[in-house]
Amino acid sequence: MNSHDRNRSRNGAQSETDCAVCPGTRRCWGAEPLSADAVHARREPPLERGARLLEQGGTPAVYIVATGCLVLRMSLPDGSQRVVGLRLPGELVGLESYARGIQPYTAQAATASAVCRLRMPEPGTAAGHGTLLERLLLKSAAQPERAAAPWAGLPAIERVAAFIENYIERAQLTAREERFRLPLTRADIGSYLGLAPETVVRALGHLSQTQRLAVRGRTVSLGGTL
Amino acid sequence: MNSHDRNRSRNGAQSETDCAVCPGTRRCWGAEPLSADAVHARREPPLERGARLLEQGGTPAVYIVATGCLVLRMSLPDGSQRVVGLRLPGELVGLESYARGIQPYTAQAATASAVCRLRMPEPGTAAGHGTLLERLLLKSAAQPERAAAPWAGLPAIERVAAFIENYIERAQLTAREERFRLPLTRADIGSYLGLAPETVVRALGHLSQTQRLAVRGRTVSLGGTL
DNA sequence: CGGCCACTTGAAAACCTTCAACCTATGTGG
DNA sequence: CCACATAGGTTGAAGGTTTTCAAGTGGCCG
Repeated sequence: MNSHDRNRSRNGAQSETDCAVCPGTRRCWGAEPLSADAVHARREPPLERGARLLEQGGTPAVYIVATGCLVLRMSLPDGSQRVVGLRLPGELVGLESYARGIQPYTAQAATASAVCRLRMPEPGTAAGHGTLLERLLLKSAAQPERAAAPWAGLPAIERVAAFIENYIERAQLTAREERFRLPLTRADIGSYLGLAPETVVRALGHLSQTQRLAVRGRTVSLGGTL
Repeated sequence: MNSHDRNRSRNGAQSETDCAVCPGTRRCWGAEPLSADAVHARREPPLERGARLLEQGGTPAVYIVATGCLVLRMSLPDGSQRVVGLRLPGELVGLESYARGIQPYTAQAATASAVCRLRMPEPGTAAGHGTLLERLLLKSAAQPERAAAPWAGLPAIERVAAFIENYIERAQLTAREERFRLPLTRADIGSYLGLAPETVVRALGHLSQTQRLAVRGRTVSLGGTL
């Protein structure tokens, strides 16, 4: 059970590493220290902006975001395409494929990003993987969008405000800043919220004027300051 | 490892039982047989229509629905209340509380229902609970509403159609029928979808006229027949 | 410079909500 | 048994929000 010689981590990008000894372990797994050998992951080559990590319909694979931001897009049966989620550092991508055997959405880097691929147990061979599964379950259950979008039906201004505020809140879990640069276009935000891009523009204008948010271009912060 | 004398299941409602020996194990855990001692649960006293199982803000507890249907409601910070989900047999209720330490929503029986309370490991003591955690993770990841509401922004008719079709699909996983009685009022459906109750009425009328669904009162089925 | 893309703004049209009235089924008390 | 009350459901018309369409701006890159 010596975890030392399992980690060939010095050459970095290609080998599988014990998350417990990764310098960024707190960002991914939180303050509660991870026991040795509980979770193994492999750092993938960095993703440039626009690079695709997952294709809808592709084979199962689960990643955790290390840096950057991924957009999740889904093609609906009627042919239209919608943004269905955003993943920030410490969040999981592709977990659904573990249950369904297929990727339900496409994941694309919204900004330059880095991810680690998790070594998942074959379904049915869970013994000995309790810690990994518990961590994943906790992350998964903590996601706010678990019980349907509570903002559906709210006025556009409230939806946009909730989206931006939630983005800032999540971003602040791994970054100490006040201002953030939105990785999405107004059209993408609209696609996610079910609004026309023009409506997003007008809502942001309104929120900015009423000092609820500070918005200039893609830079946003809470309150009126910026 | 004899699971026999752990099950005092003949007196039914009060004792903890190994899910592997429960007559309804397939309904809850699917066709893949559950190994002995992997998941334990306790059948709770039956819930009458309207009875509350969980209160928003309450202490953590995770249940699986055996029969009936639960509605999940959430009070938003602005004081309004919204329906945020529906749970049918085999689905989990309250899993979010395991991660957050608090119940984010109220769960109320929409029809007479029965649930089993799952024995959850204390967070951090995952060793030996791999199978339970894996099963929960799979269920949790399989939920369709995981990546935000794909119907937001669609016309009202499409939202209502998607809701009814999804309800029928889920209900057919544990019931062999064609027609189902909706456990929700039009106002509740509207609350879930972010629509006014009148709009739900008109959408259902339209779907019925165009033969996409058959609707009479609360009884619904796919196609034009009923 | 020209082209492209994201963003912005204005006006008309479409859609949904709101409000009000009415209907139907169910249950209760006289 | 009926009168009545209640809750859910349905319908019509007015009003408000959002979408759509159209045009124009500004930054970035070949």
